[in-house]
Formats: sequence, structure tokens, C-alpha cells
Amino acid sequence: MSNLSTTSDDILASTRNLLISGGYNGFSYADISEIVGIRKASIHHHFPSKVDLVRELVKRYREDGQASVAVLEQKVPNALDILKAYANHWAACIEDSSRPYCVCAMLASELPSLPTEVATEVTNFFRFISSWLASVMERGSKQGELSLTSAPHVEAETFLATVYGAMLSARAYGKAEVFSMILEPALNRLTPTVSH
Amino acid sequence: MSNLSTTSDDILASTRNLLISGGYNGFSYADISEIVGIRKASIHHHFPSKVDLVRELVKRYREDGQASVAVLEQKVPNALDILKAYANHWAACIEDSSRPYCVCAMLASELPSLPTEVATEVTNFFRFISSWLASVMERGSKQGELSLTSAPHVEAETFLATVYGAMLSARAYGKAEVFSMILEPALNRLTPTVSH
DNA sequence: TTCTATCTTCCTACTAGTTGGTAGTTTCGA
DNA sequence: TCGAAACTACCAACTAGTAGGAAGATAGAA
Repeated sequence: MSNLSTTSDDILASTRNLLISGGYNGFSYADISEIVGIRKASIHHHFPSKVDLVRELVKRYREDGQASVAVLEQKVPNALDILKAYANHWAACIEDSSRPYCVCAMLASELPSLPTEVATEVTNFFRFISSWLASVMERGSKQGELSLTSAPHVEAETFLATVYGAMLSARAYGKAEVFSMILEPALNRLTPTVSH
Repeated sequence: MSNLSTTSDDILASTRNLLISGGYNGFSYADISEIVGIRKASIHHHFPSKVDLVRELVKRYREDGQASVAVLEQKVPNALDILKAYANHWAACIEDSSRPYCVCAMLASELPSLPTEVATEVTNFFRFISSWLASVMERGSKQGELSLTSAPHVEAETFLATVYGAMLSARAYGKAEVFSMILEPALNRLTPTVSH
């Protein structure tokens, strides 16, 4: 019977939290060791190098995202509702300060100075989110659930930029409500007008 | 007769470049010393601590921004043209990789782990840009140069988030053209439709 | 004009603490 | 008894920052 929480999961979880608050160069193995409650050297047993650790974290972050998206697509048929659910996910994370920033947003801003292996994984994450949103946009447009003013992939990039820009603004002002303030009109713009 | 380029200006310039690429914890006094061509200790003469250095950098970054905005407002009367000029400024910076990212975007994402003195200065920068954009939105709306669908301050936050989100996307994909791809429809949306 | 005192800027040399990472050993459950 | 997972004890390189001195410019008084 496998444990519910393994040490390596604990290491990844604390890495994620540290990464969200200060970026790749903003935390050390010593920080993780204090939080998890094991010695620095023991972390190296699970993740030989810092690059290994963060690369694995980002890889799982993308995989978890892909799994969540799959569930979302299955549960929610309407394209607009999917976009709303995606926005609400981040709104909730920011509001309850559980995960008030995206790991990959953090890393993307540091991209030029990141080890290439990590940088590649980060780029992959953005490509995944972007192509998923583009598919949602296209389907929603065809089925009349979304009203687009540009090509689906352009609308996807716009929506993604709005979400990540709003995330940054919420952090910059220290006001969680800024996120919803920006996302609400963005979603309204994509809502089809009901003829009457 | 004052020199055109002082050492302290050189230090600030190289700090800006290093900061843009790797954030607050992504550079050291040793890095600056190599670029500027003086010893580490000499940097401490100009900026006693790293906090002093970055606080001063961000302060001047905001002051330079305020000066540029003043010139822009004077030269360009039309509100839509001002927004276009602002977007073009960043598009150009990203395209020629001269300053492919905003110092304060970088620092804002690291905000929770930043020294408070620096964090305060960063928040001030965003408040300045935000209130300036809000004033442009309001004036443009009243004079029929902009077509708003939300309150001016909401449109301002939306526009700011779009610009900074697009900046992040361009960096994440390593494709400068993504910025313009996102900004173009965003500006179109604000363009009044000419009645005919 | 020249001597002198002061100021600025840079230097060498150093410190204490932290960084990511290694070597070798112990503990412990299957 | 074997392997995984933890440990102690290191290490070299790097971190921001300090102490104290040397070189040059400047300015006032002789």
C-alpha cells in the first residue's frame, strides 16, 4: 500500500511554494530542508540537482494541468463555461492565497537566465495551455457558444495574456479582486449576445 | 563640465539589464563589476547595499516613465494614438531585444520575496502607470477618441494586463511577434467605429 | 603660484554566511 | 540481506558587505 504523502512529493510541494514566491534563484535546498524537515543531502537523494528538481516540478505541473483540463472538458460541455471555470480556478487560488501565482508565469519571466532544460519545459507548458485554449475558442465559435472577433488562436493568446497579466496586477497591487475585475469584462466580451 | 556617462549610471544600466534577464536574486555585485569594469567594492561606494541599488533603479525607472509620459501627452493629442504609442514602445523594445522586458514586471512577480523598500517602489510604479492609463481612457472616452465598454479604470487595468501578459507570452514562446498579435486586436476593440 | 586639507573614487584584502553538491555511513523495512 | 532513504561531515565557489589605504581632483589660504 502506497503512502498518501511521500517525501519526494513533500519536496516538490515546498519547492512549488518557494518558487511561486521568489522564483528559481529565490530559494535554496536549505529552505526546502527546513520546511520538509530533512537534511539538505537527503533532498539530493531524491533530486540530484536543482535543475532535476525544478524540471520535474514543471513537468508534473504540466501533466497535472493536462489532467485537470481533460476532466474539465468532460464535465463542462459549453466553451464559455470552460473559460469561466479556468478563470475562476485562478481567481480562487489568488483570493485564498493558496497558490496565488502560476509556477510557469514565475519561471517564464526568468526564462533568459534559466537552465535550458527548465526553460524548455516552461515553454512546453505555455504551448500546451495556448493550444488547448485555441481549441476551446474554435469549438466555442463554431457552436455559437463564444463570439470571437479575431481568429481562434489569436483569441486564445489574448485570453491567456489577460489571465496572466491580471495575475501579475493582482500581485503588484496586493489586491486579489483586481483579477476578477479584469477577467469579468474579458469574459463578457466573449459571451454571445442573445437575440430577442 | 559634467560627464555624459558616470560610473553610477553605468552601474544602474548594467543592473537594469541583469535584472531584466534574471530578476533580483539572479545577479550579483560580481556580475555588475565584470560588465562595468570596476571592482565589487567600488560598487558599494556608489550603492552601499543591493537594496539601495535596486530601489534607486526602480525609482529612476518610474521617474523616467513619468517624464516620457509627459512628453507623449504633449506631442500626441489623440487618446487612441497615445495607447498605440505606448504599445509600440514595448513592441519595439521586444522586437530589437534592447529592453525586452519591463523591470517592474520582473520585480512584481518576485514581489513577495523582495525587500520591502524595493517592493514599495515597484507597487508605486504600477499605481502610476495604472492611474495614467485611466486618465487617458477617461479623456479619450469623453472626446469620442476611444470606445469603452467598461468604466475607464477597468479598461485601464485591462489594457495594462494585456500589455504585460503579452510581454510575458512573447518571452515564454521566444517570439517577439506574439506581442503585436495580441495588442493589435486589443487596440482595435478600443477604436471607435466611424458612422457612415 | 604653491602648499595643504578635504573629498571622491577606486583599489586590495578580507569576512562571515550561503550556495549547490559530494563522500561515506547508518538506519530500517521488505 | 539488500536497497532505499536518511544521516554526518565535508567542499569549493560564491554571496553581500567591510576595513583601510592610494590616487587624483578641487578649493581655500599663504
